[in-house]
Amino acid sequence: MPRTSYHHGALRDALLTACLRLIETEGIGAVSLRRVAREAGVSSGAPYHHFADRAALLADLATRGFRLLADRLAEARTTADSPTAALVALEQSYVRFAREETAYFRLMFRPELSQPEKHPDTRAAGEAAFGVLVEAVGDCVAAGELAPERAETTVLTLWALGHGLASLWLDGQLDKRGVLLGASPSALVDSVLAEIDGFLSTQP
Amino acid sequence: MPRTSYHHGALRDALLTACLRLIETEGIGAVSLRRVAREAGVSSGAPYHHFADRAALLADLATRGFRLLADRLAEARTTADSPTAALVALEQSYVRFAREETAYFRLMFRPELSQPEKHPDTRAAGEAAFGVLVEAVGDCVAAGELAPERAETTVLTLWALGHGLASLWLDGQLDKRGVLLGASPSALVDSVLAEIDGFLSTQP
DNA sequence: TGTACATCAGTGAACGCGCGTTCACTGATGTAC
DNA sequence: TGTACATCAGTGAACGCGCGTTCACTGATGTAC
Repeated sequence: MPRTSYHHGALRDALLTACLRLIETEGIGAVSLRRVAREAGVSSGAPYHHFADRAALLADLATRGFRLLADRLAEARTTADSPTAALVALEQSYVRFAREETAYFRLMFRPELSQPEKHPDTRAAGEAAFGVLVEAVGDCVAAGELAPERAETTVLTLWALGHGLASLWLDGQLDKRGVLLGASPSALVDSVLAEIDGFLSTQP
Repeated sequence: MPRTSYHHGALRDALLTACLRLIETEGIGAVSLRRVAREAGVSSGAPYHHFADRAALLADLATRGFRLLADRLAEARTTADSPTAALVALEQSYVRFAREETAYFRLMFRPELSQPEKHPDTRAAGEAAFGVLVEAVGDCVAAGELAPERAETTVLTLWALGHGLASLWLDGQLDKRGVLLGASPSALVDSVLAEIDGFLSTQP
């Protein structure tokens, strides 16, 4: 549907949305500023009235992605019954985010595209999301459900596990290995996350 | 050093090596066939005497990467004392591979670049590497060290954990979070992997 | 409410660039006799 | 061992393409009086 007026009115948001949709449907390799502008129905110079350059648009999107993730994680954390249950909920939430917000997730972990060193907001948003996990593990320690000396490794174990599951799934590896693994990706991931409880209660 | 003869003699290997080096130093975004040819000191048309196209070169590299990984994993597996220890060794080996063969690792998990659906060798090599993990977990079950019904989830847990650690490390996330995590990435990863034993012996 | 004018947010043409790939070519190498 | 010839593996120029970015422009909107 062509615009009726000369001015778009909400081009900034339209560009961000178009970029997300493009990543989702054709992959991150298909993203160019020109292409995004075309998808938004606007000339190739138009984005420069809203973003300094290509990287600025991507960095903005990545920031939004990290904030969205942080919100989802924070929500999962507060919903859970116990500190330990919160960790499981966080993991589920992380993987669900990757599945539901594929485009965001893909972009967020491509630092070379969003150049977080040039965009402090992106970096800060990423740290905030990570902070939710750190705090949730802290809760477990405070509640006596986790030995203090295991806090650090638990943070990293959970992050790596969630990130690994999400990455492999998004890359199609879980579907590919279906023959060997037997179950559907979704069921497999659920069973893996269900075993976290046991891992946490281990005292090596 | 300029070639002395008109014929290169080993251009195929030289191109593969140049491509790896390029990924390592400038990232996968810097890889173009022209650039690889330039790095190898050869004209931009030369690669076409050795590879059908750009994707063929990348697929060949990815295949080599998966074979190398499979070798490393198989070696780690046989070196270990017990089936359970083998799983830990496999994890260590996986992460070490990612660190030592960064270029391979990066390429192997970018299916859109190597187009494994068009290159069955790549796919097969990937499956072979994955098979080492599946077999090693099978050994644990056979030795009575792991309940049979936990085999599948254990395979995926270990793969995701190793893959997550490797990915986060390569993307610089572990270095970035150093402030919050306290220890060096290398030490952190070691502690995480050291806890695998405890996880395996859990019977939820 | 109306008018003059500044500012905003588009257009579309243009720039230089590197890309993947092709092709006619040529020098080097291998093979048959 | 020498020669004729086929084949191999390079060159370098050329193709069309899409890219990021700039710029003079113009239509739309907002503001002061």
